[in-house]
Amino acid sequence: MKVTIKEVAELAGVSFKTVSRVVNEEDGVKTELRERVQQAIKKLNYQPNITARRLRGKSATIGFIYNNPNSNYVITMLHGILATCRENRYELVVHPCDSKSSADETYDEIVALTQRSSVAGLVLTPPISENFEIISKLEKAGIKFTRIVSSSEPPKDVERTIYIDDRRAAYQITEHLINQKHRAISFFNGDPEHHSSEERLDGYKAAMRDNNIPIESNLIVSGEYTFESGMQRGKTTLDSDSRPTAIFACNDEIAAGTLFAARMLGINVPEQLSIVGFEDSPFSRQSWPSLTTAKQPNDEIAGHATQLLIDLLSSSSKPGDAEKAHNHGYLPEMIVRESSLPPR
Amino acid sequence: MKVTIKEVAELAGVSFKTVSRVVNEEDGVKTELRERVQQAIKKLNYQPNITARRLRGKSATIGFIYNNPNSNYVITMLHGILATCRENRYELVVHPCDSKSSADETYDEIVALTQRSSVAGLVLTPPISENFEIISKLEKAGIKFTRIVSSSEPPKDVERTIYIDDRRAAYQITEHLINQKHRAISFFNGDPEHHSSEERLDGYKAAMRDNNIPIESNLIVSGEYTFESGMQRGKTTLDSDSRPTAIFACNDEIAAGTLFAARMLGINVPEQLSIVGFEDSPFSRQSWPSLTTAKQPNDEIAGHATQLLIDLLSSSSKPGDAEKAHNHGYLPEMIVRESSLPPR
DNA sequence: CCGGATAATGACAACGTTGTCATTATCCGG
DNA sequence: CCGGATAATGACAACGTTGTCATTATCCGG
Repeated sequence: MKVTIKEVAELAGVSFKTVSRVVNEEDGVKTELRERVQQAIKKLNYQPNITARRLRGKSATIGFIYNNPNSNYVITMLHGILATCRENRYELVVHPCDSKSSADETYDEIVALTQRSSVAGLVLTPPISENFEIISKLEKAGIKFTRIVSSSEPPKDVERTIYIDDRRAAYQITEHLINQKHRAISFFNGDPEHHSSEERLDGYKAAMRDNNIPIESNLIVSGEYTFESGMQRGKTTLDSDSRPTAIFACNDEIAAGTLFAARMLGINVPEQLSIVGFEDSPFSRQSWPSLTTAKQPNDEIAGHATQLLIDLLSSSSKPGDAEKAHNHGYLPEMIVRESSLPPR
Repeated sequence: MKVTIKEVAELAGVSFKTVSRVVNEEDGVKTELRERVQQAIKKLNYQPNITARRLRGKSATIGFIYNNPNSNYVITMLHGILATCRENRYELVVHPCDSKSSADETYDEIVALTQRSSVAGLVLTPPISENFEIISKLEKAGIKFTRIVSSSEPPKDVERTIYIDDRRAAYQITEHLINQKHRAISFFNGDPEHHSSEERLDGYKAAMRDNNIPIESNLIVSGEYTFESGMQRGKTTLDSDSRPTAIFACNDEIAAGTLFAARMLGINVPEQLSIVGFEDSPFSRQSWPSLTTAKQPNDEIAGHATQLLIDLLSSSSKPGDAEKAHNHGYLPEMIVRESSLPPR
């Protein structure tokens, strides 16, 4: 049923160790034998058994831990990770954590996973990746990981961190609204435990400041990264004579909720109100009007984080090969669509 | 670092085989020894090594194969599967296939995966689960699986199949439109390789027939399960004096595209046109107007399919324990929202 | 063409577990 | 109390691979 290295060896007329050498691309195998083995591999459709390798200590399994309820975000990340795993012949174990869990609980869950499944390393995404308590405990426990975070500058552990410059992208989006002559621009924030909330808010503030626009305290409205939270804030913020002319929603979900609220109140978007989001989710493309937003290449970012982890894992066996970390920063790209227009 | 069975054996003063017996709850171990071993296990915090077990053929790993680009669908399924895996202490390997691949290519990929990762069984979702060629080849190859399909009645292999009665749900949705006095109801179909397309179409046709409404041939428009396909069909279908008063979109993505097209043409939904979808995706709740649709409890369905697989895998070792298969059918539930109103 | 060096190949143990069979301990009837 | 039956325990092989070391083939300088 299952083709093993020994059957390949027999067909090729060599010892199974030689087959192992060919499979692992070790050198010191004569061209003739190598070719014979490769043919046998092809003919029998041989696939190395990952389990046996794992038992020998060659764990090629990484874990993807997340506690983010945004399914579009997660699946895009997942696909980027899986693609890189496949290229490198790594296996992936997926583990969603409850977003309501405490840092301690989440940490324990992660440790249990790594032990049970002999996971060699982890890819961490926000907000877990930005939780200092969890990160430092993992570090102390000697668990390898790379992480994706929101940061406008390289973090201290940049060699294992991909950082996304939400701040600058948010600055650009805010400036786009300001250039359209908006002045009363409200900011609907995301979950406080996501670093991106703070970064995007900072970008918004900086753009307002640089353009000498005072920020009334009631313009900044805190909440969560959800449709419901956007809708609620939209209802209260927009149901007022002194309502803003534009709303910068911290992500597309919030923007969707805000848009919904505007419609409930009979406010036309974008004629009477501009709304911008962040994420380039499918909704932002499919809604009416389509949303001005910032595009994060999440699959690419996740793939990069995965590759980084794999490099890190293999360089720990043969050191000196560590990555330069020059290019771990990403800048989300503003995409102007139909939901933002100059105020009338 | 990692505690093995031998260390437990040494501490307990028994052979490692006895520890194995205790761990696996085999009988024929004296109470006294058993207790000593259990104490040693506790003291050392011993965890059986999944990899070694897997190598011995005790695979507790199942595979989730899909080639469906709908991320909301996939992640909901994934969560249902993962939850059941965790309850049963199974591991999950996730494998997305290219939706453009041929049946042969997909089959080869699946076989490669099962060999590489020593997967004990698979959970298959549409359209792979409905591809007769793939299914029968897997069967022939002795690969265990359960599948989720669209079918209005129990399929032949019901003992390993969860079936969703899309037909009946589509009948109900169509009837809802008919009860609202719609007569010119157009049907925007999904991908032909998804059985659900045909089933939902059949439900639509049956409802029309039972209400003595003739189906003009141009009312049924084929296409794909995508936003773009919905938008294109919307543009051509709606840009006509004799346009329908309602459109039954085969899923929410198509409905979203159709809604977009209607807006481009200045047609008000639901006042001038009713649009209904299928799936209860987040979009259907968040769009304006929100979409009348049919809710499929995909996480529950996926969890059920997973449990079924696990039962199947364990009953194959001790037979006679097979499941009765009485309750493998699901009926999507119609949810009436704002996008459907009687025509003016 | 010989012999030492090096390159190529192979034999075997090991990873941590479970299955098979052998060995030892215990039981029980006469 | 003996001996055969059965229960309890253990020794060892095996899963499919990689690492270590030994063996064999090839090369190359004199």
